[in-house]
Amino acid sequence: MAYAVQYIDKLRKSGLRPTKQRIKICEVLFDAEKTFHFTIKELVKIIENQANIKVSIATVYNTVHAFMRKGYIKEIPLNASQSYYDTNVTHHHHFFDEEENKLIDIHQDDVDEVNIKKTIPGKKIRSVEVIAKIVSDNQSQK
Amino acid sequence: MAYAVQYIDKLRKSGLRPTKQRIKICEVLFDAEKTFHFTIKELVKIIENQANIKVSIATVYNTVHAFMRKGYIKEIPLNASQSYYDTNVTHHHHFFDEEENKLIDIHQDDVDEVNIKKTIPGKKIRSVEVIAKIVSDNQSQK
DNA sequence: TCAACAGTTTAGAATAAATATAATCTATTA
DNA sequence: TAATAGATTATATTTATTCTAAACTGTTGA
Repeated sequence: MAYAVQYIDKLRKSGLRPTKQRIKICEVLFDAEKTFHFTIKELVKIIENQANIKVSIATVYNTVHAFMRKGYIKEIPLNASQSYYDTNVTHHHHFFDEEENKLIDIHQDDVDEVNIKKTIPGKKIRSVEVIAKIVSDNQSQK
Repeated sequence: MAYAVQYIDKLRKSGLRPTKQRIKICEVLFDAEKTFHFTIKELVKIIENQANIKVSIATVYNTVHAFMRKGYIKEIPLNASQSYYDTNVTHHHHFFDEEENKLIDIHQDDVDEVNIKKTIPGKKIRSVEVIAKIVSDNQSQK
């Protein structure tokens, strides 16, 4: 319960009133010891398992999108059937295992800073993401 | 018509029989002076406008996916409602203008080589993509 | 050349993520 | 605490993508 004030703050800053449902969503997203990746469906399932309150999919979508706009979570660029989100908003990148449909963090120290020399007039860069797709290495047969 | 033999070759290598519809798809994808970005919907529309033959969406999906598997085109990682594809399979990256929903190429010379130090046992990297999201720069008001 | 068949095309149905709707409920504040 | 602006929810809608099955066609071998 000690964290509730932080959640209320995050919600208010996102332009949302603190409600039971939204605070529950915060508990799952921001109270974990570790950051994590999730889809909306997975998030709904986690809440269902943990909570004694019901949260509709619409509310989860709305809340996640508000946090996205505010930068509290970010979307991972992937052409998957569902959108993947990340509670780790620090600068880092991802492997995507295409065979297991699994995301793996790449710490920023493991990638040289991506420095883009090209600029677009009137535009600024809001985010830079590296996504490296990996597959089984069958070279090892040699 | 001089290019038809190339298209037949590409189709055969992709495990597809050369048919009227598929050759038309090749003409649009591979005969342009420039490479380009497209969605399935856009590709269907281009074919409709240019061709005297009808191609169903299902055929376009199947053919595009076969070319993808073969590496003749690639998918651009974006969390958009539709998938974006690129006929430029050389090493390069993208800006995505979130306000105009538009993709802009970044030549590889404009980005330092992305060197990932982390490795996953038994896996190899199949592709590395950089996607930089851009928005209007309102700093200029200062 | 042509019959036979494996592969192809297509319209339409099915699926599923994401968004919209509108009735009911709740946090806020005066 | 009453009024109301905003929130929640079940449900409907939208839309990209995939599936299906019937009709069609390129290929092969005789």
